[in-house]
Amino acid sequence: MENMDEINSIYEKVSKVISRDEYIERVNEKVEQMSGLCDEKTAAMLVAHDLGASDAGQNTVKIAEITPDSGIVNFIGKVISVFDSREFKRNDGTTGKVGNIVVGDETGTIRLTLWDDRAELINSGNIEIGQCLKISGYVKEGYTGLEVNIGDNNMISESDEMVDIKLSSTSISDIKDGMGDINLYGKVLDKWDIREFNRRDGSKGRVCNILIGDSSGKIRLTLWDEKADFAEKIKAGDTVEIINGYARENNFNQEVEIQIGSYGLIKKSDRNVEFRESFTPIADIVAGDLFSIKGHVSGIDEIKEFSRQDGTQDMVANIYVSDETGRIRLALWGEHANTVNDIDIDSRIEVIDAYSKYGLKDEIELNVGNRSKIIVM
DNA sequence: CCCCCCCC
Repeated sequence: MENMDEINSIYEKVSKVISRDEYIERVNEKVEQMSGLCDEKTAAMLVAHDLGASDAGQNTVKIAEITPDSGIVNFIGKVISVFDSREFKRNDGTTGKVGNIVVGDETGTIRLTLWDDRAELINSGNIEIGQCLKISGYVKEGYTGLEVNIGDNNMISESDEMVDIKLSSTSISDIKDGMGDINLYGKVLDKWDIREFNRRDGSKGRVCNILIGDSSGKIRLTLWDEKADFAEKIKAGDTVEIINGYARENNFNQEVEIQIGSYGLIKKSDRNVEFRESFTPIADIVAGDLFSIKGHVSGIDEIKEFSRQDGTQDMVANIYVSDETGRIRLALWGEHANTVNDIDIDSRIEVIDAYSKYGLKDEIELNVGNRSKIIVM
């Protein structure tokens, strides 16, 4: 080829998205298509243009400005996380490939969905965390928020221009059902065992819950499938960083929780997060919610074993706790019943996240179950 | 997409 230096410098703009051989092949095809009306250099520029190269850098937006109606957007983003790509079958029988990465700039983060050859970039290790990318793609509303789709006609390539990431940070108390793109630091307050379950399609899933708090409140995290394993790496008191979580009401008690699925990221952090438990005066407790109280033990019953209608056995012990505002009965279920062996009348006690409801004689009582915690001082 | 709120 003539003008090799020029063609090489044009190729540099798209070298991250196409191999050199394939590029030269496309340039030659373009020359043929144009029946000699354009030279190789022009063809090289046209091919680069088709790949989106000339669009990047023009009309560049910041991530926070991207809306569902943005159409094609050009922006620069720094890679925050890379997820494995996977193959799927199209209706026409061909095999497609799709993969996701999350990028951020100083205004926010967004998920990219890479298709086919672009998804292959993920597998071949061409995309690394911390790298800055020039991106041109089509905006769509996804399950967890906006996503930018990048197919063969769009572009993704290494950027000379760098951007800093300043993750927007959500306060736990501001989290509402349906929110996506949730980034925050939280202190681990409690965690539960990983559970296996069967999906409707017959496959097995795994799920784990972690309770986290920040200075504004606390919320339950739900980690799905391979993300559930993360729970083994952390303990109460650790700080976790969440990137790209999304909030959903769970469908058994309508509490909003943060879900971390295959598009989200959770990792340990060195950051210090303030959390203070908020205790409710016993007199202020109403039925139908979770409460934390602190006070002194003012009554202790014996442990009772019982059988449920379904044949399962369990145990329960009732105790009473008083503070300066009132006195309330607590039912300690399961393992919590053994707490009666560790307390005496007047023991100082804190009970975290007990469920209030009307019990014996229509009086409000607190149920201390496997989501609750008892601290004997 | 998964899970309690049960006893007397």
